[in-house]
Amino acid sequence: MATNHQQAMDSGPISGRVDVDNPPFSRIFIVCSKRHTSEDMKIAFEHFGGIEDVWVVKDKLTKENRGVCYIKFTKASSAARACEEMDGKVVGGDSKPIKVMIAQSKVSGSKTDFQDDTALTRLFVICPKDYSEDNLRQKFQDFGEIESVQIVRDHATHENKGYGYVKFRKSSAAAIALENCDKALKAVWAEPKSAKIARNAAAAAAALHSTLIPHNPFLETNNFVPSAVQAPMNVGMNVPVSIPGVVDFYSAQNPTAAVAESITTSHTPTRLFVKVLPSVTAEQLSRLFDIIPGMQMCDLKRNFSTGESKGFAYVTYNSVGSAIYAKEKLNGFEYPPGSKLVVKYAEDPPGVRSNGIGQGTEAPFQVQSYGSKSSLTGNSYAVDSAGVYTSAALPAPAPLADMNSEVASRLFIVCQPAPPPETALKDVFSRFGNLIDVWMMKERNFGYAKFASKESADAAIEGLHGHEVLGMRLKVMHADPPKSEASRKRPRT
DNA sequence: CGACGGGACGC
DNA sequence: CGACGGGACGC
Repeated sequence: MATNHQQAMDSGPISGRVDVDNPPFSRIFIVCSKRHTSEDMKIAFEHFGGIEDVWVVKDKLTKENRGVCYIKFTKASSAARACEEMDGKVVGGDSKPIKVMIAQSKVSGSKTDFQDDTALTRLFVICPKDYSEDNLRQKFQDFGEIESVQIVRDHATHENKGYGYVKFRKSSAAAIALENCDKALKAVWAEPKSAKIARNAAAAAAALHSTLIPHNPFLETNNFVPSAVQAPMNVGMNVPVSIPGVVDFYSAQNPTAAVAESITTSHTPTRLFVKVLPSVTAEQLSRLFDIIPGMQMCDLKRNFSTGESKGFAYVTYNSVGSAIYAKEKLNGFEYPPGSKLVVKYAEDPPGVRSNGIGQGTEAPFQVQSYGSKSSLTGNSYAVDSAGVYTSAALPAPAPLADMNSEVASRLFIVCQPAPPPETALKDVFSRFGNLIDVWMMKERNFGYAKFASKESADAAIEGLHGHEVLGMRLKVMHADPPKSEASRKRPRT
């Protein structure tokens, strides 16, 4: 009965004997002499690691040796070391030194490879959001001399965006690191800094319509005016460059999700503070924030006498959910391109004793007689056992499981009519403990949650199935096993 | 200057 | 019913 995972890695090369581009940069190109044989090369290079193929190139017609050779290693680190140690050396009694370099990949005919001569020392890594540069460095320092580590951060908030770069002094060290580092960091070869804009802009443009303009929360329940869809274009945002949330794929290793943090502190969760370039007009800003359904007021502060913008505004929504969503989608959004908005929850205005449910704010679920706690701050929307945004009775915040944890149970989640923001999902699912990750499929109303404990997963089903989160009803059930394996029977009708 | 072959049937 | 994700750097 036990599980035998004995699926032979059959398939192998797509066509031909050896897949020369797998793993990337595991093949070297050698300029040698016409007298060198493949046996010479094998002897000279085999001690760098497993060799899959040695090929001395010959002229098709004359069969004459052309003085070049390819060697495919099993590992990129072997190829890297071969380059570093054999370039310029003499081999097999020939007087001319050989040249050794990483071979161009066979596909992508020309220079499409991100391999200029400087490359192959830098890795792109997924970096937990609570990591510092030093934390990241420690994950790699055993593999070789590190030249630099860079965690990419939000410019306004300085928040770790969840990924970074590690640059080694030697290519072989980078390769060794790539092959042996913590798999959760998902290291891959970094592209050179040059080629980045195209893909980025394309992805952001697509994301603008798919995520900013929601088929998502709140539009069914609020007055969503289709004309607002054009707002970004009307106000001159033709080229969105960066949309937060699109890259917000990585969860903070954080006991409480952003929703809880933001709302548990002392501010009104339906009211946002926005920092924006003074050149942006009140009307432009209003159009932008009105894309999120439920905006009630956009109050750009201006100099009383001159009318010039003071560079900040308050935006109020008619529900907590809308405000959360607006903050999630627009904080860091480049508007105008090149200048990122800063969107936070607004502090309570002085003198306003915001006690409980502000009049006019129709929170999806209201705090239930929880008042006494917040005498200090006038905290009105404690998101804990009272459950201001979900009908479920949530346990106290609990830490996430380590992302390397083995998956003990996977849940299938359906949200109707649409998924709540990811932050909210993370919060509610994490409350049951041992949550590894939860995500929704892009553009869809279903998703999955992975737990490191079966008990926690079962508790999440028990606690969340049939409940609402920010107005969205959840179905939470055990997921079928991932579809990848065990479906290769006979394809009969 | 110095860049892309060979071999192949198994449910 | 609804079934399998996610990644790029301030010139």
